[in-house]
Amino acid sequence: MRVTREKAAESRERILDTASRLFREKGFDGVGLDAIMKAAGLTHGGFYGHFASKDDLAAEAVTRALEQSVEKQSRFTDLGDLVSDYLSEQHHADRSNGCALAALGADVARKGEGIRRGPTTSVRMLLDRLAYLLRGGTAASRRKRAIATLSGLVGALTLARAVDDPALSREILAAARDAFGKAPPADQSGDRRGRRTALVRER
Amino acid sequence: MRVTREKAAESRERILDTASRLFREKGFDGVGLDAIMKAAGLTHGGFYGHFASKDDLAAEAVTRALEQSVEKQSRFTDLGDLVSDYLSEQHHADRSNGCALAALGADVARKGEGIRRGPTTSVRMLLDRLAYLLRGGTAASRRKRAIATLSGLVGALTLARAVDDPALSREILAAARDAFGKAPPADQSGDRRGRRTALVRER
DNA sequence: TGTACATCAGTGAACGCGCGTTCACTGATGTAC
DNA sequence: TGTACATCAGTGAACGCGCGTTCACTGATGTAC
Repeated sequence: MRVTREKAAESRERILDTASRLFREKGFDGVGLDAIMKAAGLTHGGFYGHFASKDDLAAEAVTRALEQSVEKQSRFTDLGDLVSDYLSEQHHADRSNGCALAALGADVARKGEGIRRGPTTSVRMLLDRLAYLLRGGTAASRRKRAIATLSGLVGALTLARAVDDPALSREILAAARDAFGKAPPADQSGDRRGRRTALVRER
Repeated sequence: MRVTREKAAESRERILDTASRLFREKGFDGVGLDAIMKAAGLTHGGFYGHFASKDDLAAEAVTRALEQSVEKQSRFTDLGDLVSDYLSEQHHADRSNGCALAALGADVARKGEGIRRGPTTSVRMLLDRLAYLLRGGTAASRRKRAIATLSGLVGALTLARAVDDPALSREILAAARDAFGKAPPADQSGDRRGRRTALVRER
């Protein structure tokens, strides 16, 4: 039975959001279209009215997930807050609503072509945001430190999740929070503030 | 037709090595047992003579891949060499023979239980090795810097592979090489050597 | 505004294919004598 | 050392299931008059 154009648009959004969460939780090959459609409250025959293929959905879903990440990270005005949030126990435990780079980065790398478009844009925007928060030094220096920081965040979360021992996971998250969460001094003279010396600093 | 016990053991090794490469290239769900067995020069019916299930193979194959990584990293006597190698264009391009943490870390996180045993052990050994190469400072400091470094390596490779633009990939690898490849000074006084100031340093 | 028809979002069943797993079989290897 | 039998690594076909995709159909929505 036909529904309102508005309802149809809502269905599409619901499919996208559901897929974005399920893909992050189980990987692209770990969920079927029937599970996604059922979770979105629809029957799975209707899928192709909204998307051209599962790959198409995958591309749109990662893009969506990453746009939300960019938006979220852009609300932080302090590097330490951003890092603490990214490397929190909650983010560690909740893949479904977490960073798609950590959850699906390797999956994206495997699928060639179109699926990397969204991630590429989002990585650029995340780097811009981090460079903004990493005050001090030249633009080139901030850019480099932004890359090191984003790498550290994604890597630490990946490691913490891949590991069996909760204590080791916590240690990884804590050490990475410490290493990447401090705004580094932009000069060559070491630490002059009362706070602990930054771990990542100007070259 | 029955073969020598020795040949049978070789078959098992070949299946394991083949699987270890194919899984890293295509993910656990991206290759079938028939493809693995065919690539190992056998028919796929014989699989269950060697392994209990595909999950069992997956666990052994990641463990195998990571043991080889640990062995390789342990041959480096210089942090910069290790980092340059890990973040090389070649490693970026060759998932099949590369680090299983970057290629399969997220996949491992999805599968619960037994599959994380191997990765856990290997992460511990890699951290020990990195802590050894990160000379200076207390043991606790070296440990923390080792965690930050391993996170940075895995994350940078993941990002470089997830991104569409070759120039951005190269930039990520280069920046991370610069950030994580320098042995940091262990004291609080900044750089005293002729080389560039380290990006990762003592807290 | 009301009516008649065309459109099309969603349904539910079906399709074909690939995959993990099982199994009867083969014939060379291993072993007991 | 040689023979006879048991073992078992590997073969090839089959199984059942789930998945991506297709399709005829339904009936409410949208539109033309």
